[in-house]
Amino acid sequence: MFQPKLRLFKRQPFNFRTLFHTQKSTPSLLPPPKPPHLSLLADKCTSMNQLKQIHAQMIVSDRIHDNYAASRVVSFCALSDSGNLNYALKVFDTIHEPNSFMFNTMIRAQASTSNPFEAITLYIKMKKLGLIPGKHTFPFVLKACVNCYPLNPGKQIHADVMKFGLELDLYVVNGLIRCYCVCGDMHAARKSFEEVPERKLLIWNAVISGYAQNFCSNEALALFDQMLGEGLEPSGATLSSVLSACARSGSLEMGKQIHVYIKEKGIEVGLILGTALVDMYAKNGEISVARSLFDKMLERNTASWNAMICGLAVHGHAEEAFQLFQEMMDKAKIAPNNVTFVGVLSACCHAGLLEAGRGIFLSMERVYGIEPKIEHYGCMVDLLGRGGKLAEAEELINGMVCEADVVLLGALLRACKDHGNIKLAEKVVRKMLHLEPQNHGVYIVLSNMYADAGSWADVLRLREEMKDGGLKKIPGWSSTDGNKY
DNA sequence: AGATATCCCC
Repeated sequence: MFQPKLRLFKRQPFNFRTLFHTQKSTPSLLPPPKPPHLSLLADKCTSMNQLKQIHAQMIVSDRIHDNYAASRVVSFCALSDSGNLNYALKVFDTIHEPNSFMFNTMIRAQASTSNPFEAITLYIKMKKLGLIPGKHTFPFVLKACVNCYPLNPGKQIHADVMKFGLELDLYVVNGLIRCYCVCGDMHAARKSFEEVPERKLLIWNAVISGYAQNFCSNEALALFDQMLGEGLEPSGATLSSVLSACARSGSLEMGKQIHVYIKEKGIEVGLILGTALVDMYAKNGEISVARSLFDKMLERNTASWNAMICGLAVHGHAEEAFQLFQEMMDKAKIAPNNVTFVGVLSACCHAGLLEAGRGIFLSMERVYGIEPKIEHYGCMVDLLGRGGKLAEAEELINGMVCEADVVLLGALLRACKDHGNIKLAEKVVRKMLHLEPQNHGVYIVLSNMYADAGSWADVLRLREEMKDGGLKKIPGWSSTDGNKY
């Protein structure tokens, strides 16, 4: 006997026409229209609900064993905005012999999730099955490597790229460069860059942004110059990176020229480019230009507000920085992040607002749920130090979960100098030299403090010890307790 | 079936 359920289903398939607004069927005399190809329908889905119906049809009609049909389902679930990665994974697991197209799709989808290592696992599985990774595999595997930071399997993948002869593919090289940039290996990044025979904009952008993000402003600017020399037109992405390099290196003239270029070329100043411009002007002293550009921005995110607030802070405009901070939360409804608090706290430092700073520091965690990082402690130490509250500053450092760094200790040392606290300074210098044995600057500070106090014997002793190459004889120092503070 | 950018303590 036949299967009644299936017959029923066949006689009355679910209504594709209402789903996809295809033409109404011509009445009676003509043969009934063929149902559209299921795999093609999978591409036209707009929701998981629709896709599940198609998937069901595929299972019922046995087409799910056709790799092409299955891959359409996997593609939709894995990549579409209205898809569902877990569903894709389930379907993928049922496929007996997935082809490289499916692996590429899954790797691409997994690369941008919170679990990018899964993409690399899939890549390894793919190779084990004897499938050949190609130019649609590596860009996504490398993207996964970038997102896996600080874990960095990029070098191994690079070896595979060479093995499969894809080291000249633009998108693959782009991935390699980005991999090396995130882990700060600009030497390797540069090498990959130099080996590309025909450098398209994409490649320039990757390496310029890499230099900018690794604080190598001069290299970024030099490459930008070289790029223009070769007749390439920079994009908004290029200019954002270059402006960031201008901001950090104090290249106001170059920044202004870029601004003019943007206007002349009619390049759209959106969120990111706008923020980069504001930051560039703010860091280069043109705070009012920065402010008027900021006010004209149509869209602003946390980074935009941060750039403006931090800019006001370093220029000593604490009141305006606070106002903006309030406006950001109350009117714009943009959530502050840890960088915002660096800005607000440094506004307190530059204006000497001890009480306000204390309150903001406490509110960070209690009200906004942002755990203070070393930068915030740094601001507080600076603020307390300037106010002469050295004991409180030391107590704050001792209570930190993270290790004190030289920047933070440097702020404390300067406070010791300002308030003539030699005992604490000796302690701090010891710690700093433990972190940075060749930091000669701290000897000078301590020596000057001894001199200010008239302790000439100590000045001479210190001088002798500097010649010996170590501060072993500073009071309280012994080589065995160097690890302790 | 491909990617890229902005904000952070002395």
